[in-house]
Amino acid sequence: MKDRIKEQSIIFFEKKGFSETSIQDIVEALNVTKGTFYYYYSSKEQLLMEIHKEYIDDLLQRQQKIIDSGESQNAKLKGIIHLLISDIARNGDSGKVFFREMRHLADENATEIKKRREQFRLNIEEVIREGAKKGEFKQRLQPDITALAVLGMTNWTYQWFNTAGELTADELAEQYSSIILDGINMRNGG
Amino acid sequence: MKDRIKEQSIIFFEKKGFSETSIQDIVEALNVTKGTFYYYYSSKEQLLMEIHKEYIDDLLQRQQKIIDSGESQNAKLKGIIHLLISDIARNGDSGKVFFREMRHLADENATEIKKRREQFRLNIEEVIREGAKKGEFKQRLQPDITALAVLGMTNWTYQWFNTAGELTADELAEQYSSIILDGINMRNGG
Amino acid sequence: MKDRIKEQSIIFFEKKGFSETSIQDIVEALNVTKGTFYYYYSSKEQLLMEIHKEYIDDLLQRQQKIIDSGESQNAKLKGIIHLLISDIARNGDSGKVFFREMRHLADENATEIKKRREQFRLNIEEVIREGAKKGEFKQRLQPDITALAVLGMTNWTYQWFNTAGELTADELAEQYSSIILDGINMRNGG
Amino acid sequence: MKDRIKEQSIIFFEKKGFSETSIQDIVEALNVTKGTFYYYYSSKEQLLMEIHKEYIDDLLQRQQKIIDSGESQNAKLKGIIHLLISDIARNGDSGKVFFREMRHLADENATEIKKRREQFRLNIEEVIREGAKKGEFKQRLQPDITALAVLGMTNWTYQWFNTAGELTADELAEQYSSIILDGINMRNGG
DNA sequence: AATGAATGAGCATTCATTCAT
DNA sequence: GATGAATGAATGCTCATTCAT
Repeated sequence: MKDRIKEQSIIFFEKKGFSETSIQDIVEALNVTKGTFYYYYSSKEQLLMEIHKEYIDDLLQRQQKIIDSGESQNAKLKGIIHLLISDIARNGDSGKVFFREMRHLADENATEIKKRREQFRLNIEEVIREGAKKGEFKQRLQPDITALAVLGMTNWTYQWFNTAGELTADELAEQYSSIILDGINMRNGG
Repeated sequence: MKDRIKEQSIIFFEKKGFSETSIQDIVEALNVTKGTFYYYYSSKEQLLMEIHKEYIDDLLQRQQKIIDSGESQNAKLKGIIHLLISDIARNGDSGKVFFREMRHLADENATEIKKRREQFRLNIEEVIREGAKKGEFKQRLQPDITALAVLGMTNWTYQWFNTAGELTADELAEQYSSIILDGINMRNGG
Repeated sequence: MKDRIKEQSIIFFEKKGFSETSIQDIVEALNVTKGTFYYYYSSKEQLLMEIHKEYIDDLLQRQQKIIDSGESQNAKLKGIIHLLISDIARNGDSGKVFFREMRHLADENATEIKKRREQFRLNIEEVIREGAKKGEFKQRLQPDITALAVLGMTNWTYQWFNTAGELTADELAEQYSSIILDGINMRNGG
Repeated sequence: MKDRIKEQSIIFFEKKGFSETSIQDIVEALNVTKGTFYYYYSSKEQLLMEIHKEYIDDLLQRQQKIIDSGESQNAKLKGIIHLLISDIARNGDSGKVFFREMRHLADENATEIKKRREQFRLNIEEVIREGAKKGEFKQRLQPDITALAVLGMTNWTYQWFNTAGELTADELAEQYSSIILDGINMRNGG
């Protein structure tokens, strides 16, 4: 039941937004009563928090695997881009809730989630920094800025990407990696 | 007074979110009464709509100037990236409201704003398409995907960029343009 | 202008009801502003009062003519029935407002109007009483009850009578007079 | 509680009118909170609708019993007059609300209630029509007009009848029946 | 484990009225 | 005669949360 509530909530939060979704909406869709909700979650915010934690923890864990893989920094970066895009594609609703509704976490919770999001970002930064040191990436670009560029490009896909279209997540990840790594200029290898 | 209300609203919408900002919040900050608000705006949503229209119309107009400039497609793309970033930097709050709160527009209004946002995107796509045709950009990349990559990277800055930091909007635009155009790979001109 | 406001108000009051009609509705329909309304009327209630006074005074005056006519009580009663029905038919909206919205007059005003409505009723009662004394009407019936029966029957027409139908006000008054005077029983002259 | 709310509402609606009665008024009188009201009724209008339905359904049901009684049409008509008047006398407030506030039902609800009121009227019409056919009533009078005369006369009593006076509902019904059946003219049996 | 009744604070919106110009 | 800006109080309604059962 706890999971059913979470799943139903994610659907509503994605469709209508956190503030616009009432507990009533959620429990009605599950044919239970408000009391049931509060038996499993102490507040609406706690539910949101669990959704966030689940999402970011899963992401961090899979990112770590890539980082520990021992591949080239090029390959690692491609891997992370693929991870993010395929995740948005797969868990569409969770992802949208994750990117849109963090504002509704109370201070303490927000801080906790922010720390992990930060960690995810710093991990990307580290891959880039390492790549620059090893001569794979340009040394002229700032690693923090570059990491934010990668994150922006990929995270933004939650705004428009939908699995029903012709483009697969793999193809999109491929093109995005190409853009990030080699740019769009003709002179860089056509 | 109408403008004062709009300005104050933008500040609140950015800080607390549209749904979380009450008319009471707005009018209290201006030391007027709710009646005054409704004298100038027929609803909370109409106010949001005006904020959106103002923002996107201004952006579209300045984008058009760049497109009509007769420069190379490379330069045009750089110009648009610079436009977006400097705008977010300058009108920070408006931008955040614009990117976050469109969901709260009612159907008809949402459609109108979406059309103009779409137009902005299609204009970028056209610059890229033209660049590919003229041999400036790679022909292998899909213009629509590439346009979305550019938009994602730049729009995402509203999430983190703040003018108080060391980095100027110009520098950021410069680095982002470099990434988009030449990538981060060492082999593309270091 | 004062009269235009009154006319327009009557239309709205009839259509939407007094409480549901805002000053805004009225002045908008006349393309003037609220200030104008308050230049001519000191309050919404005062306007309602004027409508009521005009209606009942006109009715009382015409009733008096019938009473002073020197005809038989039979003829007088028929005349009053005809007066009421033809008036509702002619001034439809005013009549409906008169019958429905008296409740919205403040105490003092309500008392004044009630007194005149009472007068109208007592005048009918007097015609009936006189008719009974002169042997025209049955002495067994209470004049006050009978007067209320006449008033009920006729006033109720404001609920359903409309001039667009086939029935004319004259025909209706004729049938109602017949019912009141001779009843519907076959044995009373078929 | 649901019934307590309804009862209290009827009292207020009668005294102040539907529009002039606020939910606040009702719940304050019951020493509960607004939330409680909305726990039992989804809107103010729904409450009004329930009051209307209860009233007309009860009336229709009792009317049907009279119609099915197998008595003379004369007796049936007298029965219906008695039914209406005694009902207004007994459920005074409900009746007043029923006659005054139908306007505040939304379209769909209004239509439903109108249909039932219409049915009540048509049933009276049918009694009269049948009476005319059987030679009890005059054939010269239109049954629909006559039915409206009966309804007007009786319904109007909600405007003035009060149980505290000397006149009982039975006596009033008796006199009204006499007027309708035999008229007030001396020549019809004094 | 779940329900159902109740709360209380808050919200968008409406509206009659005032008043300086 | 008429306007336009502003008020302030009220209104219907929503909703997260509590709690006895």
